[in-house]
Amino acid sequence: MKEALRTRVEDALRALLAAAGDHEPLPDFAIEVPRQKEHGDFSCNAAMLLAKRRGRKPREIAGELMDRLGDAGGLVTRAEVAGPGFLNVVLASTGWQDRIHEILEAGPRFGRAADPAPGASRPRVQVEFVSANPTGPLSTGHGRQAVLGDCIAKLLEASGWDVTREYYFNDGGRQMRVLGESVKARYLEHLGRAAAPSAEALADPEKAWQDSVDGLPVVFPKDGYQGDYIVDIAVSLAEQEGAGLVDEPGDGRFREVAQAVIFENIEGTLKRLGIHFDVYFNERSLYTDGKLDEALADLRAAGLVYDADGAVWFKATACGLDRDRVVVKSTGEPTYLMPDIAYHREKFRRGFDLVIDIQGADHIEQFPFVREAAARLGADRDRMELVMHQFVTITSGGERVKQSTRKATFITVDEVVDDVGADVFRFFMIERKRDGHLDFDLDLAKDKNWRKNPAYYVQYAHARTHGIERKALEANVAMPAPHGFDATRLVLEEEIELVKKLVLFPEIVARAAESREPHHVAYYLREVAGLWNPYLQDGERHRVLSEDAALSAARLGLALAVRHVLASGLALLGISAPERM
RNA sequence: GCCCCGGUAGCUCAGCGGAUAGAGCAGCUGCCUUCUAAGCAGCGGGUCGCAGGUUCGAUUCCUGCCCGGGGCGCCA
Repeated sequence: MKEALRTRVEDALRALLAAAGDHEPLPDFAIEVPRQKEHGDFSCNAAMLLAKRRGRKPREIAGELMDRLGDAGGLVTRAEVAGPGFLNVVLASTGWQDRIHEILEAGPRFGRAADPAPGASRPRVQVEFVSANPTGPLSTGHGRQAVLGDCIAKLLEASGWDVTREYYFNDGGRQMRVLGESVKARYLEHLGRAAAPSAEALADPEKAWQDSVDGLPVVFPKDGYQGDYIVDIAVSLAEQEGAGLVDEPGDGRFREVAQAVIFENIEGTLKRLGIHFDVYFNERSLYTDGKLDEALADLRAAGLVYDADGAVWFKATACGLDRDRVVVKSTGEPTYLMPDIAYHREKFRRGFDLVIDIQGADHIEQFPFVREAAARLGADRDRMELVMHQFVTITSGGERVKQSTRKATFITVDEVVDDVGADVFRFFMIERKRDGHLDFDLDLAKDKNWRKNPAYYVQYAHARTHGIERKALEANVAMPAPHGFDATRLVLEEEIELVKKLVLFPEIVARAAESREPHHVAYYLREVAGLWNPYLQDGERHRVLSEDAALSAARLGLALAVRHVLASGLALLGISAPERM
């Protein structure tokens, strides 16, 4: 409809310009839904863009445009020149009412891209997210990234992409060694062979560490992982194996067991959130299959690395970046950067048309180095995209909780999901735009009083469409087929408003997908629910089920359209759409 | 010092270069008690951090500054 109007406006503009002997291209004008409904259904700014070029007043041009547009082939019932030179247009109300049939016909597919033509394949995109190393349970910060990445993946799927969700992790290296040592220390403490460091020491390892307490050695590493889950793993090891592991090094069995237990925990958490990864990519495979050495050799052959201070450096300054970076330490061990470069090159070798990395704000500085190096190895710079998100700050009892992977003040996704459920968790995490800090009020989230919760508000709006259907069945009224009712019976202003809002859904989805900003969908759903719930509330004015069978059918059609949009939107956010609550 | 992200109503936040900047919550006033419920109408509340610039038009784009958060390692 918008497109049809645009075509008409373009024709009118061309005629207008031609009459003035102007054959320059048309300006890049907009046809948009005005903020205020007094300004009509659509508003066009073309006249203002042409004012200077034509040397005429914008309102004058808008007037001529209005005359030339006429009724745009029956589309327009009223038009007016307004403000500085807008052309505002009101469509025939049947233009809106008829759209309900389209929505019902598309059903759950409304708002999603059409299937590719037979024989054509979908473009392939890889979305890499979470990618937490198995050193502990997922934090709420990880949780935000998990939900964000999954929603972006769903939006891309809805936009016609073939999506691979990928999790990149490293279960080797220093982090994991420290993890093993931490578990071992707790194991020895449990067996009475070592002492735990004091709370004071744990709070400030540099200043308050003691080598022994009460005659027992403190073996807990100074930068060790302090969470209770470490103790749990150590205790269960002690229960299973007794003192048999006393001489086992920390990066032996302790590390293996800790990693297995923690990874299982992470996968369980993701599963609770409804998130499934297609590929878990282990960084170590890049070493074993030679991809890392190959990438390094190719960088060297391209003259992009050099040796200095016993280390190997990536010549990033030659790629326009501000400093060079070490890729192989003087110990001979690569930094995290080198495998990351090899990994990103592999992504393209695996045939993805687009590669998206979702990263927290603390990692964004690294991306340009990875991208430049991978690009020099044949990856396509323009098809490597970074989607950044800010942190989650947790507020509890009016105070901000400082989160640290190693400290005990750590709040996990599981804890929050235990209290609020996956649906509410996802809604809270996706509701706000990703480049701002997300202030997660734990008290509010934990509050069992669900009255004010936007997730429930939207879900309930959906459930009510089923409630009405149940009522209709009781009254032996069948739900209408997509074209099986007269939509022109929907004449009330609030009904037309609702249809107008529903019709916007495909645009919202497209915009959210393109900008990688799922929060637009969440806001939109709140708006739909914010029209639908009050509509149902006012049963005096517009009861769906009434004596007037034709009117009831039309309103049931509206209810179905609302249902499709809410269900589809909730699905894009990975939130359930219950039939009753 | 350099880089990234924010700064919009009391609070949490939306806002696609457009017109009189919005929502939810909180507050106040009146109604409603439901096709299961979170409802409706209204009121109050704003130098869109500050200053320039571009533009017919800037909360939106650009520059500088202020405030807040984060990052600047041969950690990941």
